[in-house]
Amino acid sequence: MGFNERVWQLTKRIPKGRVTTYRILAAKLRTKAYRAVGNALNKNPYSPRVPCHRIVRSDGGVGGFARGTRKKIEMLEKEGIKIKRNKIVSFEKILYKFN
DNA sequence: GCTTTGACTCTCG
DNA sequence: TCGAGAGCCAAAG
Repeated sequence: MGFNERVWQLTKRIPKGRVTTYRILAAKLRTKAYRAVGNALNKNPYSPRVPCHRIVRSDGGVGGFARGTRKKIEMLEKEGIKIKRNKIVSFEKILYKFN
């Protein structure tokens, strides 16, 4: 199993209405390649099956999205997550840390 | 096969 | 508050 697949595996575990960060994902993979995590999600081939929109920046910012940041925000809000000026509201409340 | 780029993050000033 | 620099890894050129 390659690096990318491990990223996608973890991403699939994020519950609806929650988010996690690139940093946490990388930590779970025992690596500091935060950028590589983003790179993997960017070209995620399992689009609907892997909720890549639930990954955000460590500072609570929305980050990027293959089909536009706007789209990402829409999807998140549809799950009950509120976003203000590209920032997650109550970020720490809904942050999923894989316990 | 080396260089650049990127949905990143941390530390300094 | 903000930007530059460094660190890290995978993919594309």
